[in-house]
Amino acid sequence: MEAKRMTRQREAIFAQLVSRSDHPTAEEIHEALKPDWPRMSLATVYRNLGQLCEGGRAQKLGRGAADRFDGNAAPHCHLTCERCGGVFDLPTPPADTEAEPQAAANYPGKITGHTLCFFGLCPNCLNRAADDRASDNTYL
Amino acid sequence: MEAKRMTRQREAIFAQLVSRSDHPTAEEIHEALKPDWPRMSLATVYRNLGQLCEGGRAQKLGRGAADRFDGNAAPHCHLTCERCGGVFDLPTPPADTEAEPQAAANYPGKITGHTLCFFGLCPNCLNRAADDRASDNTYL
DNA sequence: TTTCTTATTGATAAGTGTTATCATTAATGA
DNA sequence: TCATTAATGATAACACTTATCAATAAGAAA
Repeated sequence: MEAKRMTRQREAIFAQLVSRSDHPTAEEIHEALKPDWPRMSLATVYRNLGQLCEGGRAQKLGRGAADRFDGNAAPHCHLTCERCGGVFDLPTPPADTEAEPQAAANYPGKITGHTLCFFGLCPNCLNRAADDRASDNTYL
Repeated sequence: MEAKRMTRQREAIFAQLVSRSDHPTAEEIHEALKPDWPRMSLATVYRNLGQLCEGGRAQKLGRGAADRFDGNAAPHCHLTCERCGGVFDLPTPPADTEAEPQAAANYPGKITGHTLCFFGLCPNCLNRAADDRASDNTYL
């Protein structure tokens, strides 16, 4: 790929995404653009959304692939490893009692709870990363 | 459905889920049980995981359905509405500077960031809920 | 224990969301 | 204007999850 090209479709998709505040799905954007773009493919919407996220002009909300399950039903914090994609328990940090009241302060909806979602490297991947650096011969 | 029945499969699935701390996917559990349960269907795993979550003996981690996108790439907080499933912006509460250090304290991995995920009712659904109560004739 | 009822299973089709393929189109630079 | 090739539209392929259905087996009753 040589250089990005600004296409009318890309503009339309980005404009649509920025113009609304409901964090639409690809399907919803595709549907919204149908009147003006009856021939736009859903694949084009996915492609451009992905590219906008890559370029830092948008962000994707939500998980990666398959659902994961936890035999411990009590609420506790998890770390999602950015390298292996695994999900791991974290020693629960003290409940942040200020987050909810602060978030609810000027919000006309109702907030019933929140979760802290951490991301980083799990112990295994952290060690592997160290190993990789140790055996890195790029500069030899 | 009259009453829950305790099947060997259900026991095995729950035991497997509790015995491990890597928050496996349905597929991973299915695979792990294959030696002892070569004929167990993947559908049975999904069914029982769902039932365990319903019964409060397990929890599902991750999103609901389709990916959602945000035209604002800056990190900010979101509320997921438990009624309509929509995702909405929240006025960003002050960064919780203690959460990460505290979580990282005794964790042998590396924590690079975290997100606050709120859930509750969006303004629309909150109003609808009030309307529903107003027109509730269950006790008339 | 045996019988009966029906929740649950295994097998698989169907459904949903996303990505890959590929011939055609059109955005950029020469 | 022309040549190059990124991007498109159409659709197949894919991954994950749920629904369908005949066969099985758990639990209650006889």
